[in-house]
Amino acid sequence: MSNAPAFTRAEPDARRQSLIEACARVLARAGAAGTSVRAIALEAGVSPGLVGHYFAGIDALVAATYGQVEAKVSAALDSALAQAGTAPRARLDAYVTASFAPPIASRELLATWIAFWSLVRSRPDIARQHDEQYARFRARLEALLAACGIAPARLRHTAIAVTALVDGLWLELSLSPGAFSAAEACAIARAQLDALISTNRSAY
Amino acid sequence: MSNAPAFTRAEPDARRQSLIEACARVLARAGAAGTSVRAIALEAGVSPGLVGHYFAGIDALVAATYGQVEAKVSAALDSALAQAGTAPRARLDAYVTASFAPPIASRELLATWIAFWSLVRSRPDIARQHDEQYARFRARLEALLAACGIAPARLRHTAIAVTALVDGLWLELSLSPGAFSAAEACAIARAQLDALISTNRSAY
DNA sequence: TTGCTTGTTGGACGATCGTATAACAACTGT
DNA sequence: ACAGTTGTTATACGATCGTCCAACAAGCAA
Repeated sequence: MSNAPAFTRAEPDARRQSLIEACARVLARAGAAGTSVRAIALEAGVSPGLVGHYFAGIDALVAATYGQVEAKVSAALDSALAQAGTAPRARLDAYVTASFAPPIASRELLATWIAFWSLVRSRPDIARQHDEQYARFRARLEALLAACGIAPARLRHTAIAVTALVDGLWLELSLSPGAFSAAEACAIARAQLDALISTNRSAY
Repeated sequence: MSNAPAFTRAEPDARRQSLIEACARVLARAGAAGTSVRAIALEAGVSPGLVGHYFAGIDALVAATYGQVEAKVSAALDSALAQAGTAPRARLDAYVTASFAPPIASRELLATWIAFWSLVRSRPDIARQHDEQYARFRARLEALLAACGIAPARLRHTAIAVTALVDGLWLELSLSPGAFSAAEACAIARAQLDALISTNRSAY
């Protein structure tokens, strides 16, 4: 008879993490509609009941998964910025380039975003999470734009514009990859930045 | 005893239409997760089985609902353009203004878009529907931009950029209305257009 | 080794899902 | 007035959903 344990205990944080990663994989593979407690537990190699032990519900697990995706995106952007040197315009280009390259512009992330968006309307706490994450992205972009000489009075609107542009390109790129390529999205965003900077630069 | 009929027959097209409208209302009220065959039938005042009589499945009904939303958006844009006169720049402004005003920028439409987007990945026919609708929007925008003197070689990329910008602003406006106002979105898009036109105008 | 804590299991539970179908009744043509 | 067509109803069906919980066992302390 076997002496192998029927299951192994895990560090709570590690178990939470493995459930989040399993949730992300199921979302990528099966979409929002196919993401259930059972499918996630099967993917993680644990019992269905364990999900309820670590998360208040499946909504909380999806929100946690989105939070980790945002953290990875943020880390990828920071990494790209760190390698971009100090020239303000080059840093902005690096930001845009990274936005349309893996792991950010992965088509498999779309289901995670959609699942999260569908929770924003009915769940105030998740709406707040979205607002905070959006604010963080915009703040980072404002810093990059300020370094490029954008007039302070125009900073807020310019950052909103660039965020919307990148998000819109990313969304369309994910929904219909045949419409234009990632390289085109990158070129479009850079051209837009050129126009924005020359128009909104502060007097000097 | 009552002589009132237990139900009334409807013209097939009218019944289809009423089911589509009921689906739109349920999506707006309950979100994608709360949109079921039974909820739609209840909203339309018919029996659940009737949905299957007019649509191959609930996915087909959602797709039809999205198609009608797109038709209404298109009609609203055409109407705004018709009232905008002939000045190319004024027509572009009218396009943007209408994009952020009812009935297009209604927060209740978000659930319809999200429900549709979640079907794009797994259903090739729905992906094709999305591609066609996106292509139509871009084609209309290209015509407006061409009238403003955008260089032909830059037309495609500029239209993609404006579409992405408007979509990104619309999405964020719907997800977190507190981040910025519709008026701000309008102003941001117009400023962006100014920058784009002055940068991408053809030589003359 | 023994006992305790608790992470984990596996199934039960009621609700709800999408779909299929037989019976019914409203309208049309005769 | 009558029969035929078919839009419509109501229900049944199996599957799957999220949640809950008693029992089990892995690992730690003594």
